[in-house]
Amino acid sequence: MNPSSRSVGVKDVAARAGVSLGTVSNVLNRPDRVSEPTRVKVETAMRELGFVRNESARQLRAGHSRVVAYVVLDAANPFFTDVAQGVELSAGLADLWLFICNSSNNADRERAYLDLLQQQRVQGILITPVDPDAEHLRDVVGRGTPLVVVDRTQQGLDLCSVAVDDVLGGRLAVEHLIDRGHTQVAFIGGPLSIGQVRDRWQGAQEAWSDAGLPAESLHLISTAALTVVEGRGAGERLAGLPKRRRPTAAFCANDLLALGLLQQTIGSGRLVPEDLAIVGYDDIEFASAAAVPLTSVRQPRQELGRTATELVIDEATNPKHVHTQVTFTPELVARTSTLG
Amino acid sequence: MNPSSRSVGVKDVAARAGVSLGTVSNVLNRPDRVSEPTRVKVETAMRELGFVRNESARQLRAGHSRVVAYVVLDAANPFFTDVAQGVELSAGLADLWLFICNSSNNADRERAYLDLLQQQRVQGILITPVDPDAEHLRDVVGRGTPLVVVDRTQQGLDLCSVAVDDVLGGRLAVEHLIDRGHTQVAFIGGPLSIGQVRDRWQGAQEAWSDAGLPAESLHLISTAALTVVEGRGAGERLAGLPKRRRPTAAFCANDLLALGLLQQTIGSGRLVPEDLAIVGYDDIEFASAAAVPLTSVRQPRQELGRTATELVIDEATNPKHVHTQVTFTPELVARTSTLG
DNA sequence: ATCGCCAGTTGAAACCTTTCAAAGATGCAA
DNA sequence: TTGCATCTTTGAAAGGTTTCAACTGGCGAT
Repeated sequence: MNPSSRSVGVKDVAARAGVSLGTVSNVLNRPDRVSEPTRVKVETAMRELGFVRNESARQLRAGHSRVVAYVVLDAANPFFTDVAQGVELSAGLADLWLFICNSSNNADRERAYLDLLQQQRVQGILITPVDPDAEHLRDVVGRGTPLVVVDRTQQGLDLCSVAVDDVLGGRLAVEHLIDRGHTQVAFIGGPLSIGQVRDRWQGAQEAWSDAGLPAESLHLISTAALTVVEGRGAGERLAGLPKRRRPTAAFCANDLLALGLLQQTIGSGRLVPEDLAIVGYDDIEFASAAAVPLTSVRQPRQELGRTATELVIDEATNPKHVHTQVTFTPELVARTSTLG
Repeated sequence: MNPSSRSVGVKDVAARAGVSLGTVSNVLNRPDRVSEPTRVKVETAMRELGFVRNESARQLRAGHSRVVAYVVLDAANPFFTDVAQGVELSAGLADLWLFICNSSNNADRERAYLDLLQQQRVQGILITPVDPDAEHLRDVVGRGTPLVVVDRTQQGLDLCSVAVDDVLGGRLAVEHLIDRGHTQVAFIGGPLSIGQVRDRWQGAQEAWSDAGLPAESLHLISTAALTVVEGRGAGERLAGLPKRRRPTAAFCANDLLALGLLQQTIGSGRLVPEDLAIVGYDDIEFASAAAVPLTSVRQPRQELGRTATELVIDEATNPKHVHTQVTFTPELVARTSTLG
């Protein structure tokens, strides 16, 4: 094909095809303006030389990029990949391609990715940030790269964001448990420094006190992370409580915790939901596929991604763009783990 | 910061700092060659103007990029995100950043991403391709972008690849079941057009005939995809078999299938492993966290990513690079789902 | 004084593409 | 035959950075 030569450029293609440089560019960008025979000649030359358009040069001149990036907190969490799927979908409609970057919940990595993406002049950045109030998020927008915060509510109005009402989600979960007759409930989640956990806990408390139940019968079991392993640990702690104070139901701040709790509970010979009812959060695919299908609070994940993309595109292309905060409503999906 | 101005370049920074353009570039690329006071002046100017280096221009001139890309088959499959973690790790050591692209098992999308990445002149491409024999993979290398195939063995020697010995993996799984005394076993997986599935099935057959067992007591239950849902369906089909021909153990081509099968089996009141022993493949995190912890064939996922990255970097930087095919050895992790 | 050396600094050239005004070709009507 | 309109092609300029050979000024050695 093109074994040793350093690099094939439009110039080479033009020479080979016996046309001018501008014509090659026209074939690339406005093929309709080029006569059929010329176009064929040029395309043949490209194929023969193994020409690959240099995107850096293109972008430098044309000024705009064809990619959006989504910086996720944890690529291994199915929740984020589902959101990403929504992003891909609507990015595709606008002829944009998606790059996924993984900050691994690390502020330094997040920052480095943001720098790189700004330097690449991507069309826009979607991000689920480690800390939604961090200064550098605002800097990005200030320097001209559109940015939308995903899955975190924004305090200020100076940034676009899409999120789900986590307080309401917490409410739904606990109201459901109250409806099922539970009067001793555990909230399992943490650390509380995570915004989502805080909000879901708050919603749980609100539902509890609205029902006139005593605050001390809603137990906070705090975990170090939102993982399966931590869920199992929480199960052990629950089992260790004296019987009369032991909750008959648990609301977990996400599905990974709930799955761990479920496993520990079944594994130690107790029954779900007879001995312990469980509600998760996120409704990831593994929730319905669990040994006991999990009741969970569903977030419109794809929609989240879709909307975030639309916002970022608007910010990139619409000069009259105004920063918008969109909040979606979660929905309780009741399954065996609370219904018996 | 930098509200209306079109775009801040090195030139603006130079003017503001009262130095030449070349000095600004030196601050950016060889800070040691610049005197302390000058450096500070320039850095201050950058901050004040909100300067963001234009990566397109940088790359155009410098000729090389700072990113590698990993094109995965399915971003929602934990297996791939685990591999990606390995990639991130060793890419970081070489000062490279990772972009993850999702082909969604779609050949057209895969192609489009490959084109885009070549045009971007990324340092290298890792890919788990839809079809490892596709012509366009070789084209990429022919045109000068290093590329490594991940998790598929390569026939030809004209491409780098890292993979795990899937025939051996299939062997290990079935030998384990034979050791546990099973004489009626089902292989669940499909479609067989997927290389991995074919290899695992082959390994299973080899182990079976090596043990002198009759071919007809190793049942092939073929699925349309490697998903939880298909696993549940397979469970129903198993249950429908007449009792005397019904397998007492199942080897699933991946963990998602195994989890679905596990769920269906437990859900219909049968016991694992007493009524049905189950072996999965991949050993994703959810395998050990399942209601009945799953025996599974573990692949060195992180190592896969790590090695692939090293190969792609070698191909990018070492002029004497020779294409290498690395094969790892899988390992059986026995858990409750076969041990009781 | 002069020389040579060195650290620090300079600015033009190069990287490869796209854009656009202008030139060239073609066809048709007058 | 000329003029005009339409369609195609041309080539120079521009875009922001890095590189590199050349330059500057200061300093110690001669």
